[in-house]
Amino acid sequence: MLKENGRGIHGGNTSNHWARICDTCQSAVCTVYCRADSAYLCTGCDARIHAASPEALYHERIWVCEASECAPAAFLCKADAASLCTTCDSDIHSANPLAGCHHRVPILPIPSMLCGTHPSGFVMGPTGIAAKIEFLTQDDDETIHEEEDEDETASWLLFNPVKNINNQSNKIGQFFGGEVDDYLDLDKYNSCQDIQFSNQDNNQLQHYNVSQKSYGSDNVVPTQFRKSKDQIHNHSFQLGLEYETLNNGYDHPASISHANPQRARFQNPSPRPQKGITDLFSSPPIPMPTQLTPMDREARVLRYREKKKARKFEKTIRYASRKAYAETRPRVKGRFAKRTDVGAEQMFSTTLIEDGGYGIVPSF
DNA sequence: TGCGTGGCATTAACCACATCCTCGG
DNA sequence: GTCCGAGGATGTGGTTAATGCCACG
Repeated sequence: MLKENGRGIHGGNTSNHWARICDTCQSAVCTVYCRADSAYLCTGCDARIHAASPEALYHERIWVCEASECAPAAFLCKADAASLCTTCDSDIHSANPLAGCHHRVPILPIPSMLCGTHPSGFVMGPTGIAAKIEFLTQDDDETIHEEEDEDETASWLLFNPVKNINNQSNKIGQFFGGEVDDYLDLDKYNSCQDIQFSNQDNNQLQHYNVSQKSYGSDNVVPTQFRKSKDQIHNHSFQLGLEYETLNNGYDHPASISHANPQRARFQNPSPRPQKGITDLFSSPPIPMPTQLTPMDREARVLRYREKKKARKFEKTIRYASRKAYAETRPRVKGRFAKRTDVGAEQMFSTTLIEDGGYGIVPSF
């Protein structure tokens, strides 16, 4: 849990002043990017334009990054329940190893028939009733069987072609030109990042390096931030329909990836689709193995279980000295109290004597 | 089936202050 | 380019109120 002296990580203002405006109406915030039209569109314009002709109906559209709202989303972070562009994804998930363990899956273009469907999984039917649909991601099978370890392990091995036949992983295969699960291991996200950044311009690469460099100093660990329950944002669509994002309670992680805006202001991505993004969707299929030997499979199972065992969502202490101070600091009903308060000095000294774990950090 | 109630679980907010970081000189 | 001081931002943990969820009548 991230708290900033009660100031709030969003500063009480959830509006996104850098959100891209619809290229058509120039008024509403865009929600999708149409690759065929090379245009960012709000939901209303999207529905209007792509319902105009049968050809347009088949235009592939991509959700706009929920963090920057300026670039097409490339990945869905399941931990943060957010669709992110490559820039935001790298910013957020390269900040620290914990964030790097977030499970991200590529986001597919929105099928035309699912217009009005958000990556969170809700789709508006013609009746106006929201219905939950499955993510068109390669690990939806994992989602279904998440509670069962064996099934989850099996989902780790989605290479199983038989299994994939009956789920929508094959759609991923169409999208990425093959079975991609191996590359979605995302262990440290190296493979994907290598691909992306090898195709990105120097500026973006430089930006990425800065993020990497900043890690270990004073960057905030982007854990899962629960949105205040009354702040769960709804998207209103101008289709005469409404749909609600999945009320998972998670907020956009990118807005808080750097707690100190002065030190590390959010790098607003290029308003236009970056080269890396374009390449991600247009590059030739990544060659991937299609068969697993029993040994490979066993190795994958072992590796997966090791990773699962190693999962830790505990709070990360970055400054032991601050922890030591906090633990020895006098409190009143759990709150930090001034040392001049009644009994504070006594509490302070008593704690120091009894607690052998931390000593007083001398101040000079 | 819908509503109200109670119990339990979860989460955000609060506090002080040493430390960290940035920036200007 | 390096150093130094000033000033602002940050992080830290225990408690509690607020809120959500669930079962039950």
